[in-house]
Amino acid sequence: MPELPEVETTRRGIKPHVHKQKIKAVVIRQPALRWRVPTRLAENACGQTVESVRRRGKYLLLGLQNGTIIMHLGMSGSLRICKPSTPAEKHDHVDILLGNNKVLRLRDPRRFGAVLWTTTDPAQHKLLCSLGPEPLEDSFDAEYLYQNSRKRTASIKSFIMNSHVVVGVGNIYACESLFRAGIHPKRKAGSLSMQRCEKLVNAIKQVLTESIQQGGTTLRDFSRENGEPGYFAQKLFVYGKAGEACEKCGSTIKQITQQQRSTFYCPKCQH
DNA sequence: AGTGCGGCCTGTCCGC
DNA sequence: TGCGGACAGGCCGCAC
Repeated sequence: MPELPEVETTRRGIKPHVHKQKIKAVVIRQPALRWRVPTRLAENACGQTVESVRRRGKYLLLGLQNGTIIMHLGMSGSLRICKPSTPAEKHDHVDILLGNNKVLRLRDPRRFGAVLWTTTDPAQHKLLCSLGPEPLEDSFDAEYLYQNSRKRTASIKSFIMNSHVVVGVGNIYACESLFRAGIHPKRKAGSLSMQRCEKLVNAIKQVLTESIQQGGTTLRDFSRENGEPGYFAQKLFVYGKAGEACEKCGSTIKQITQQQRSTFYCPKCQH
């Protein structure tokens, strides 16, 4: 579910409730997430204070004095701030009880998410050490995309969804960025001109920035830390719109499958 | 080295 | 109303 805007929305939402708070307890009801939630997480985190609430790609990082909690929301994960008295529901797998008497609660029906613990620099963690640049930072520019895509035969859509190339671009925002840049999703990554790389980089930055401003995209179950939805779904041009008329040219939006994922595009605007 | 799949899970929706 | 199958916002790990 959550792509970068949804994770960033979540980070901003939980930060005021979590930052500088002491962790009183960690309750693991269901440890079988994508990777088993380590038991030592609870032992190590208890009594520690949350010194930072950061994001790297789609990973959320809670920095404690003695280590870092690494969280990923997978396809269906969400974090809520609630009270200890709020009854845990079926898919509420992990609770972090805080000194302000609030609870940071992870819900994840599909359990593709993760909660991990590291005592060393999280940037060196196996899952984070080979990630590409943040799309909203200056290091992600046309020059970078152009140079790194040379001789790459994968489609441009799977290329920009590859977290080793650039982080945070998932299925929705890949489709939307390619539409805005006028690039066909099946085009070979290596065939883009410098000019079109620039268009695509700008489109990615624009789409992600606008979505963060709208609180992310809620299609079915994404919700913010307070249970509110995000509103970027209203600004989608192609995602989920197969059979509808393109807002720019009136052609019928098409749906195809790439890498076992749905791709939506306008056959006239994108080439 | 790069590419493309299988698989991890549950919930929902659609056609029969 | 029930059932099977397709599909869903991610991404590692493995073959080739």
